Amino acid sequence: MQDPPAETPSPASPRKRPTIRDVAREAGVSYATVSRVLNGGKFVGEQARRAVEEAVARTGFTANTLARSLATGRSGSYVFLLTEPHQLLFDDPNFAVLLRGVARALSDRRLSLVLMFASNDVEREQLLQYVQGGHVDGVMLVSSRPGDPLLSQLIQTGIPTVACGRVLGYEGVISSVAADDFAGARSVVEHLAATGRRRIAMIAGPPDIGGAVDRLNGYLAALEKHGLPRVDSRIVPGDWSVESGREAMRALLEADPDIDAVFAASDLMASGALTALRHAGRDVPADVAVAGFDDTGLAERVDPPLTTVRQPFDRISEEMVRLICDPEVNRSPLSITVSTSLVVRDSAPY
Amino acid sequence: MQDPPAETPSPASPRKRPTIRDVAREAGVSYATVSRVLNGGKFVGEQARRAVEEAVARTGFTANTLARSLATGRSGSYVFLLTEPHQLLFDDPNFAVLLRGVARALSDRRLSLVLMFASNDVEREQLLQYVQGGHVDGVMLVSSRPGDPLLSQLIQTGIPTVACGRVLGYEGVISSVAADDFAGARSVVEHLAATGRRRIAMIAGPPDIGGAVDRLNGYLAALEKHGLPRVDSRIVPGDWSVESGREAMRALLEADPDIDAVFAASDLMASGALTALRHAGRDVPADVAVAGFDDTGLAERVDPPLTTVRQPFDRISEEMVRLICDPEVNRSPLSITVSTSLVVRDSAPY
DNA sequence: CTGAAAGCGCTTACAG
DNA sequence: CTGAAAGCGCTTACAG
Repeated sequence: MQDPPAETPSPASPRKRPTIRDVAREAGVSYATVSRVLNGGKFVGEQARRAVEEAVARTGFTANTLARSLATGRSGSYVFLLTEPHQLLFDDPNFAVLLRGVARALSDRRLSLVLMFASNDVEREQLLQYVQGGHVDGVMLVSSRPGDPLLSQLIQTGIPTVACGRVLGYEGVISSVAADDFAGARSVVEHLAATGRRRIAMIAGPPDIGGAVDRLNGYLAALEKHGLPRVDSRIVPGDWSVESGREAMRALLEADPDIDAVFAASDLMASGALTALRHAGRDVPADVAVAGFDDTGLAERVDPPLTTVRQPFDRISEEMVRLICDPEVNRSPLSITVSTSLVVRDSAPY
Repeated sequence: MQDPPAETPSPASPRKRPTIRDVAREAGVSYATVSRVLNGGKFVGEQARRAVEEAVARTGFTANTLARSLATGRSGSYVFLLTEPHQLLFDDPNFAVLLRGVARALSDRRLSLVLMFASNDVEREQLLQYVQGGHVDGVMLVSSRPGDPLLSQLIQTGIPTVACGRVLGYEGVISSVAADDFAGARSVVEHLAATGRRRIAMIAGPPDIGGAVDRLNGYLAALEKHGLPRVDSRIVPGDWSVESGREAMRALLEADPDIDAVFAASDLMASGALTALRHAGRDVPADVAVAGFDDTGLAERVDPPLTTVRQPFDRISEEMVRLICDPEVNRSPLSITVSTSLVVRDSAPY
């Protein structure tokens, strides 16, 4: 318990906010001039500019963004669209990290973020209406699957769109930014091989997600490079979740008790694998080395901490925002790949 | 890899979207009439209504929300404001669950959610500008602390505001909705006492958060009711995080190795406590029973699953939205408390 | 029930 | 450099 703050402010009386005309009157200029200084002050005399600036300060004027949007035709808002089942938002830190990064990148540009979910028909319809309503200037797609009907509908509206992660089958249609999944996966699997592991299994991601496919290919490339055989029973898909990682690990151990390493396509699945290994009485990393992908914070908190591939989420967010704000985007889709880095921890040490 | 979808739609030509005037022309009525049917169709003849509806369908018209907002003075957007350090958003599932609930409740009303962070001065200033810019109709505060300067600035703008959780010292000033923290905490601690635990410790939340204070008081009330002494060394505060729970548990065991139960004010802290207990070689629940608070999903996934107090996040979100949309809110702040329920699992069984 | 008109608060050619 | 005016796409009294 504690005392109330010294002076709890009371709500301001709902008196009308000053408009551009009030400022103009104060400054003794036309409101067109006020608008000009508001928009960069080009073509405005020094005196007038100063007068307006003072008037703005005096009146406490701040522009009504709605009116500005209507006049300019751009809203300054972008939607961050989640299409995964909600469950995942709560469990997968990647989304939160990405969301935070995008919010910051947008905010730096004085743009705003509208959060929307589209996991059923009603929500999809609402999103479309919203987009058509001219409320936003673009949409950022997170983990979309090629089968999603929303994708083509969105494209048809003509709204600028950028996806996080390559969308299979839409490579030339939707701009995207992604980590270098292939190279990242390859490097961590090479690390496993280089530290003496010979029977390296993989817990893959969903096969219809571009990033998952790339990580799988990176794994295969590393095996090949080190002359290790590809054994199909050592590859089991998961759905990114902890639970699926645990299940997959169980299946893996059953199919081939001799595996000495496992690469999971996400830290979440890797942490599930850790649990399964513990329950099976295998020591990590002595018996089985474990590596993940993402490095969002979870990786260093599990026991033992995970060797993993760090996705540069800051860069990814920044690039997504840069792309979506770029008028060119809608004319010719662009794909940006940012590089990852290997982070070695106890689950698969040197 | 898979084949591209049959017909990848190409972006629509950026031809101008139809306006209300286009529809009017199509329907052979004035655009005022179109507006009327758009807004409920009251005071409109049957024929005219039908003609407009057909014209709308034919032209594919969808109202420009910006223009509507400018005319009506309401934007239909609400900000969901996160003021906690970012770290927490990523780790604490409560935020994600709440965010999802609020997004849904807003979407049901065809309202939209703008996500903003305010953890430093720049972001705070931007938020204020945004609010002043008339861009939103209200703000929902999540886990605000009374010391936050933003609070009074926000109130001064006169914007409707509702907090999730009582804000200490602002009870009569900011509307809020919260779980019944006191009763929830009391019930779970009574459960511990009823199952024979006598030396019950508590890992409390931050003392400047209303909910944390209430949970502490609930704990104390339960002790008193069961004739158990209050022992100050058995109460250690955390900051909601897993890490703080682990630390607190360690400190608790050191101060009093005999404790046979611990109630943590959040599941996150309870899970940290679980780890500390395991490392200390204590069996849960045989040696020490553990209970948490929240029940967002984490609780049933840790080992052993946590006995906890379930917060009805759906109801909380729904009520927050209901409040924020209610024009009365700004006139007379309202506090809503929703009841919790006890969920018994293995960490503190019957 | 319906139309003509004013207005929401800005921006931006268009003339000076 | 600056003002008067038209326009962004709606809503909503105000007359009929």
